[in-house]
Amino acid sequence: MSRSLPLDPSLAAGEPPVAKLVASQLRRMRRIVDAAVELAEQGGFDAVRLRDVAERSDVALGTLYKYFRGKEDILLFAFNEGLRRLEQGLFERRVAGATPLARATEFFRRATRGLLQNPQLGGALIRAMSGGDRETAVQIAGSNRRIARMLVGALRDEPVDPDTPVEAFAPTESESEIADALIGVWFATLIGWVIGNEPDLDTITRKMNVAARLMLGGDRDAADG
Amino acid sequence: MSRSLPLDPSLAAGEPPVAKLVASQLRRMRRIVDAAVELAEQGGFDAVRLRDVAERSDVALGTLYKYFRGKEDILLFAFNEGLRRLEQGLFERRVAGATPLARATEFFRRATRGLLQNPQLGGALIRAMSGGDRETAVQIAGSNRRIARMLVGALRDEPVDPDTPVEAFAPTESESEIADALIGVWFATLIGWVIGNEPDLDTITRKMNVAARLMLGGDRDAADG
DNA sequence: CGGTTCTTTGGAACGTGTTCTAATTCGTCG
DNA sequence: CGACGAATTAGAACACGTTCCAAAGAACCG
Repeated sequence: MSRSLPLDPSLAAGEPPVAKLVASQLRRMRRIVDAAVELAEQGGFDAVRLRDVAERSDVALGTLYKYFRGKEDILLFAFNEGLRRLEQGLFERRVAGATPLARATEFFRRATRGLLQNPQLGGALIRAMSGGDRETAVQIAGSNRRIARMLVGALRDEPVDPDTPVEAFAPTESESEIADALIGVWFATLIGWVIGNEPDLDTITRKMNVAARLMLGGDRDAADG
Repeated sequence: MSRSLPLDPSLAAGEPPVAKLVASQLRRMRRIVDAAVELAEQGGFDAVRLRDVAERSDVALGTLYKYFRGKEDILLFAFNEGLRRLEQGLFERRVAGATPLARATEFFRRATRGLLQNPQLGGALIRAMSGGDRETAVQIAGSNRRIARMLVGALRDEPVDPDTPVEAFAPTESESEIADALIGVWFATLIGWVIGNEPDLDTITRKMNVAARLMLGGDRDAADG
C-alpha cells in the first residue's frame, strides 16, 4: 500500500471520502467537485461532461477516476456537501414551529429550498441519487440517514449537532417509520419534479405538508413560508 | 402526412402508443418490446443493448428509433403493459381485506409481486421510470394515474374497469392526497430496492403496510399473504 | 544522490445510446 | 403496370462515460 493514495478507500466507505489525502490532493479533489458543480449549475446533469470537468479542474481524465468512481459519484459528493450545509444551517437556526407537523413541513421547505436554489444543479444532484449504481448504494444510504436524523430532530424539536456521527443516531421505531415514509414521499416528489420540471418550492412544500399531516395528524396547513 | 407512420404521434401522447399502425407494424413493435423484455429478464437494464434488441427483433436500429424515442421508452412501454395486466388481474380477482388499510397493503403486495417476479426485469423497468427524460414525463404521469386509480379502487373496495379511460377517474381530494403519498413511498422504496438490491417481497410489503397504517390509521398489520 | 514506488498526465481506445444517410423495399394511386 | 412517397435497411458516424497505457513528474528511502 501507500501513504495517501486517493482512490477508492476514501469513497468506498460511505461518508467521509476525504481522508488521508495530502493538501495538494485535497485541492485537486475540490477543483474537480467545483468544476462539476459549476457545469451542473449552468446546464444540469447532461452538461457535466467529464472531459470538461477534467479540463476545468486542470486534471487528467484518468486522475478524475482515481478520485471518484464516476460521474454520479462526483455529484453525490456534492450532494453530501449540501447536506452538511443544511445540517449546519439547521443547527444554527433551529426549525421553527409549534407542532411536529409544522416543524416537519418547515424542515422539508428548507431542504427543498436548498435544492431549488439552483434548479439545474438540484436536478442534477437528484438525478445522480436516483440513478445510482450498486456501488453508490452505501453512500446513498448514508445520506438518507443524515436526512432522517435532521427530520427526527425537527419532529422532536431538538437540535442536531452536525459533527456527531450519524451512526449514533437512534430513532424510535415510530420515528423511524415516519421518517422513512416522509423521506420517501420527498424523494419521489423531487424525482417527479426533475422529470416534469415544475420548479415550484411552494408546491413541493405543500405536498410535504399534506403527507406529514396524514402521518402526524394535527390541524391542517400548520406551516407557511 | 401519411396514413400510418409509426413514429412519434403515437408515443408523444401519453398513453395509447398503439394507434394507426398496420398489422405488420404492430408485429414489428411487439417484436421490439418482446426482445427488450427478454434481454432485461436475463441481465437487467444494462443488458438491454439496443443493437441486440434490433437484431433480435429483426429490425434495423434506425427503425427502432422510429417506434420509440429511446431505450427507456421501450421499457416504459413494457411497464405500461405490465400495469394493464395488473389492472386486469385486480378486476378479475378483487383485492381482499376488511379495512382500507388491509386492502391497500394487499394492493401494493400484488403490484410489487408483479415487479419482483423477475427481479432483473423489474429493476430495469423501475430504472427506466426513475431516470426518465422530459419527453417521457407525460407517459410516466399517465402510469402514475393508473396506479392511483387502482389504489383508490382498493381503498373504496370498488372494482376498476381496466377499459375505462383514466381521464374519467375522479378521486376526492383526500383520496388523491393519500394515493399520492403512498405511491411516492412505493416508488422510493422500489428505487431503493433497485439501487441496493434486497429483493424481498415481504420486506417491501411490510414497509407499505407501515406507511399505509400511518396515513389511514387503524390496527397494525391488518394484511397478510 | 540514485533508485524505487506512487501519482499524474496526455491521449488513444472501447462500448453503447443516438443520429444520419444512401440505397432498397413496400404500398398505394393513377 | 409505372411512379411516387413513405417505411425499412445496413451501416457509418457521433457523443460521452469509462478504461487503458506509456511516459513524465513527485515523494520518499537508503
